[in-house]
Amino acid sequence: MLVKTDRQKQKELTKNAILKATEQIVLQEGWQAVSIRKIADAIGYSLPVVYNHFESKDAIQGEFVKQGFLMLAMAMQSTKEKYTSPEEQLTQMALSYFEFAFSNAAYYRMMFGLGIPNCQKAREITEIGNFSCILIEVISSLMKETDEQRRFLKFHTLWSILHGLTSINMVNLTAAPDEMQQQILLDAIQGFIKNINR
Amino acid sequence: MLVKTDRQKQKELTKNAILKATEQIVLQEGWQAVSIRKIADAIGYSLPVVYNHFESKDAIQGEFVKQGFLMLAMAMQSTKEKYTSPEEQLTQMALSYFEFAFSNAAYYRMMFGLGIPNCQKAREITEIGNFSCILIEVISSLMKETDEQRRFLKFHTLWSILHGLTSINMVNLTAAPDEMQQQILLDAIQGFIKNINR
DNA sequence: TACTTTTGCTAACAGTGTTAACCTAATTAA
DNA sequence: TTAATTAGGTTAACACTGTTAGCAAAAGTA
Repeated sequence: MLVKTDRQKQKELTKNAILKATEQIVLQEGWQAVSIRKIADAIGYSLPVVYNHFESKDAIQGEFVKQGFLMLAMAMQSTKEKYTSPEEQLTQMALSYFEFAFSNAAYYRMMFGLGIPNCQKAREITEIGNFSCILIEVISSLMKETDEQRRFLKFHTLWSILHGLTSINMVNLTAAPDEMQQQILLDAIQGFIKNINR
Repeated sequence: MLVKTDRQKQKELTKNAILKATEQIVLQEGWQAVSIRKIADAIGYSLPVVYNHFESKDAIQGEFVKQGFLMLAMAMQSTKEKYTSPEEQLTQMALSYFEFAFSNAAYYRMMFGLGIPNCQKAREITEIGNFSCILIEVISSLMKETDEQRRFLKFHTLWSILHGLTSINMVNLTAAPDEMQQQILLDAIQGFIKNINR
């Protein structure tokens, strides 16, 4: 049976409607504001209909994670095609990655499980400043330059490397073998140190 | 009034009891399993008592984020004191950061708002592989070496840098000025490229 | 026409964070 | 010592959440 029956068509239609309705809520209020009842309301059906198309709320989120990675991959690909030298490609793709993450913040948050709760009051936490100081101190001792801003920049870079490695391993997306992990970390740090004075 | 009255002592005691009870739940089942009712049960009081000590559930989480950063800072400091050369200090501190994050995963997750939902089924998402391929391709063209494993290592490093910069900016902990952000990104990428062949 | 399957509904279950109303026991003021 | 105030604790409820069971009507099939 290659032809889609009316039923199958209808099923796909409402499934798309669910995803579209969900997206609207996600973009406007974030994933934490999404509820099955809101989705049901938006598509004009009662609550359990949603469960005919998705096994659970997590399954819906999964669909968005998938979509998110698809969009990210597409963005990277199209950026790559605009340049020829690998250096330029890589640099532009990095910018493109950022562009994607921030102009599709809702997606990116779902992809990596970033919550919003801390964001608001995070800046007020003095302990972070404490932590920052320690790192900046070490970095400073490695730098010839004394420019405050460049030190802060390097600190930010280092922290990002550390946090990036950590969280990507934690979400366990790439499933790198355990022995490799330390090597990756050391590799990144060595690169950072080598490059600390331009 | 410098002397603490019995009432103040009692208040501090139950506040600590709340935090300790919460920690136990967090360590055993993760933050998502924490509920005010569970906490109340654990400390042997009724539900609203918790609200006499913490304004909201978020406030409790905030306390743990604070604690987490304190622990992290302490770990870094003590590692630093064990070494003399800045290179060694930095390398060891990076290892120490990792050590902290994974042996205190529950804390680290709360600090950066990493959720668990995707972790389980994330590996099955083929879109991630798709995304990975694109990056690995570019990296390969920059590398003299053809070793598969080293390419994967470099890819992992790059992704971590990107994600780290992104998520730390997203949670907006350091509040770096906007113009600086791009500079930080370019700085990190330049370092990565320079170091791609050891 | 009779039977089966699908589709959608209402209602309920077991939770969640949060708050209002109240009662009792301890502290303070008269 | 007695009266007024305040703090600590309670139960009960509100407005939600994800999820599921049971049932009625519509659609497709024989």
